[in-house]
Amino acid sequence: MARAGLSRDAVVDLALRIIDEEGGAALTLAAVAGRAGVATPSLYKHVRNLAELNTLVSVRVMDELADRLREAVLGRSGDEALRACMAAYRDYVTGNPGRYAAVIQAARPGQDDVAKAGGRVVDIMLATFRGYGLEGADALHAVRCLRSAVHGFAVLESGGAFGLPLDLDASYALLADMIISGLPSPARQR
Amino acid sequence: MARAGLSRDAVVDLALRIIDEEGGAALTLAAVAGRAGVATPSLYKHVRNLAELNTLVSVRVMDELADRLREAVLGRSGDEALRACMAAYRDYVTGNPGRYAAVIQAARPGQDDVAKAGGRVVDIMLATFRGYGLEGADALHAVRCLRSAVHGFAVLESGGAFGLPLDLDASYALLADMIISGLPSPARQR
DNA sequence: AGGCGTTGGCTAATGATAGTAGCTTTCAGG
DNA sequence: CCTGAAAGCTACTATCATTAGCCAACGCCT
Repeated sequence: MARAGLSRDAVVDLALRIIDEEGGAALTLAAVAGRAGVATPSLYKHVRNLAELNTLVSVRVMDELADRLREAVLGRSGDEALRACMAAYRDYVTGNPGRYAAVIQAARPGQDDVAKAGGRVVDIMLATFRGYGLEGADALHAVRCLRSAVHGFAVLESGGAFGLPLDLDASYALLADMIISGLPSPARQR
Repeated sequence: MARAGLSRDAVVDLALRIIDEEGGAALTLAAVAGRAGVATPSLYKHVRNLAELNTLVSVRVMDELADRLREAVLGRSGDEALRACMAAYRDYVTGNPGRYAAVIQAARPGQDDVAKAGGRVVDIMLATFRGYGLEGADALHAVRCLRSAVHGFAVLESGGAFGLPLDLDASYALLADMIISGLPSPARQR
């Protein structure tokens, strides 16, 4: 019998395809095995267990997101960079409805899953705030606020929590204004 | 054999106790049945299925949260009310680590779970913004931003995503400043 | 070419879980 | 007391994750 030629990465690819097409809830080892044309236990040759697969998927998604953010802020600075970063974040989440939701769903406290996977995202945000002259603790607080705002909006939007027929772009623009206007600007003043 | 005397509400109570003591992942019909001293299928007399139980739990939690918010803003207005509202939100989430996480985990897009359960929370926030003279679309956009910020922060904090040893209260205070400073204030200006 | 070890895949089996069907018992109200 | 609905129960099915242990394919090295 010819081998399926699976690999750790191939398994994650299949998992992502399932998430995209059927939603995060459909991500099961049986489903992955089905797509791979393989018996379920065979997957354990490539992945420790379902939890690890979830982690791998999360890391992949966060890396993808970080790439988008990096591209977005490239060559920009200040307000422009920040707005571009926020827009890219939302575009990624709404453009890949299942993927971001899967990361959230998979995030179990106690693991540093999210923390590790989100490291690059944090770095990009930090670099963006450096364009405002923010350094040290100020920058870190600002990153926390930005992440909260952007992540919260993304979660609520993709979860359908914003039910009213009111322009979402306008809401998001206001959110960006809030962050920018509330930013400490020590570099300019000192 | 004496009856256990269960009810829809009693089942939800047990579910909440499990969530508090063992985390949201431990919420299973078998676990609830065990605590109730009843066989698993008996629960179906009170609850349609696990999904419905999750919804009921979410509604209960959001109601509880709304109560806290209502108490917090009572007798306050403007910045003071807004800050109190935000503080109460975070206090609830950090004070009940499992509960809020369970709501997030249970939120499946496609259902209006979150939307319905969060209705009272939205109303309270709307009322708070009315203290700034915000009405109509402006107020609704502001509520979306507030929800995003506060929910995002809560999720990230309780998920351990803020790894650095940096004062969380200070970050949250900055978030509040951002929202307040970015608020449109038509009532004062017009 | 041939041998051999690693690796990837398989079958079989276990245990947890959600959910259904259908029977029985309790209990409250007439 | 009787009776019917509500609340339990047992038995059963189906789906998963996960483990154990077997076997075949592939690459490499002579």
